[in-house]
Amino acid sequence: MTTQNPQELIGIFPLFDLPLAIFLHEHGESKIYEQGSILMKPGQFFKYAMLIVNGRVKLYREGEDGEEFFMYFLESGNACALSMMCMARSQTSTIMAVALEETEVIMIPIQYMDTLMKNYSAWYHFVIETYRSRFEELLTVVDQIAFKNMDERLEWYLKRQAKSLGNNLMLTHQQIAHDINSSREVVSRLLKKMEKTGLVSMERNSIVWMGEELE
Amino acid sequence: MTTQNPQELIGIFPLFDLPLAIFLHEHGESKIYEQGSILMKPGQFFKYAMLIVNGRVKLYREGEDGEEFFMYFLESGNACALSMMCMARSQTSTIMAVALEETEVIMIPIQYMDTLMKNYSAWYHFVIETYRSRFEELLTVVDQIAFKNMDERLEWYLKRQAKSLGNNLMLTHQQIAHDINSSREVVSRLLKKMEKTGLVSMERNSIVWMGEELE
DNA sequence: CCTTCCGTGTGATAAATATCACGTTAAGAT
DNA sequence: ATCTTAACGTGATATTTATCACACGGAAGG
Repeated sequence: MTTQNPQELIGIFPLFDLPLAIFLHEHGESKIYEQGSILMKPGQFFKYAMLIVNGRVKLYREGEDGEEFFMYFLESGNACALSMMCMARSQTSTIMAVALEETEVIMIPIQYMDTLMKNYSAWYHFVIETYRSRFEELLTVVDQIAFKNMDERLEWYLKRQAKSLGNNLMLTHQQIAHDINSSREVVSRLLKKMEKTGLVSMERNSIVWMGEELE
Repeated sequence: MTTQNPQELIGIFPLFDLPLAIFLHEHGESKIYEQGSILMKPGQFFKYAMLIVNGRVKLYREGEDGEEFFMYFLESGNACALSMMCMARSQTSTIMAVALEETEVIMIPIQYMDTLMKNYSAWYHFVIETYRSRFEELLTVVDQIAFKNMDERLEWYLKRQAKSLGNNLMLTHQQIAHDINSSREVVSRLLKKMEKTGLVSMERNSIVWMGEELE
């Protein structure tokens, strides 16, 4: 039973129709993740599809030596594509998902997957749209790291962060370096340059993005 | 109407069941792509989901300045995840797909998508498995370019090629350089090193992979 | 047989990025 | 107020990768 009623669910997930919302309201379970808690980590099995009701989740890849690499955010109205895909085979994840804020999630046990797919066309539209958007986002990530230099990648990173978190970013240079798999010094120097061209303004522990918005 | 009968389709696509195979046999269209022809290019709209019957397709990302970056192969029994996803919105692709050999493809017009999803559970299992495997493959690609140096990336590239194309690879250093977005000289030097450690042996226009298999 | 071209080998150099070392500054703790 | 610590700045240096220049040799075509 979710804390939201069917109508509220439709408000959050616009692709839902009423029958689907009623079903998910009944069979889904709401769960709150505190800020900083881990929704998913490498090697973990999936028992639920996860839909984000509110809050924000950061997904990142972990390298073998503990490196990190930011992939994307999940926000209100999104679903975790990984949780849905792996479900289909109860595969293990290779990705970390951490709640950036207190985040409310609807957990849908995998055993409902088949009936949802079969009987609720709104569900498979939702699933496919979820896959599509994540796949596309992943493609843009590949683009960046395959073709772009650090300065452009940093700019793009900040743009994406600003889009999700607002223009005032509470990030240290070190955190950014982690996310783009670079080093603090490099990030500092690049940010300095960007400050000179007016793209950002910096204070201790925060950066204000002053460039154009993403999209 | 496909050239394969339903039973043959099941042989190629093991996740199909008989009703689905019959439906696709009836409503799909077979099409042959000659070696080197383009199945899909950036900016193109999708009217069909594409299933590979036989042959081999190379998918790669194109950068803004004409760079290329190899992503993965599609082979007999695979489907093009992109064609299925974009269909859901008739989106434009951002990826190139080229037939490496003469390749036979089944084209399924997008208007059948809904009824397939609704009435053929084997179809959505197939679709989800397609997404899952491509998504995972894309994740391993991100891994490589985010965390690994050229030597490891080249090794991994050759492993993947060998897995699909056999250990005797008809590739020039220049082609490889394109695929991993590096330069010929770098590839030449790294291959030389790998030859010394017995990982590959080289001849003009071809490389024999002698390392371990992928997976 | 000779020429041309493509694939390859390799040194020298440049550019991008990472790493090291150390200094400065600001916020919070005692 | 002073101390401590985390964040940031910056030069020097190392490493990785790209680029440039050119040489060599075999294959293909005339």
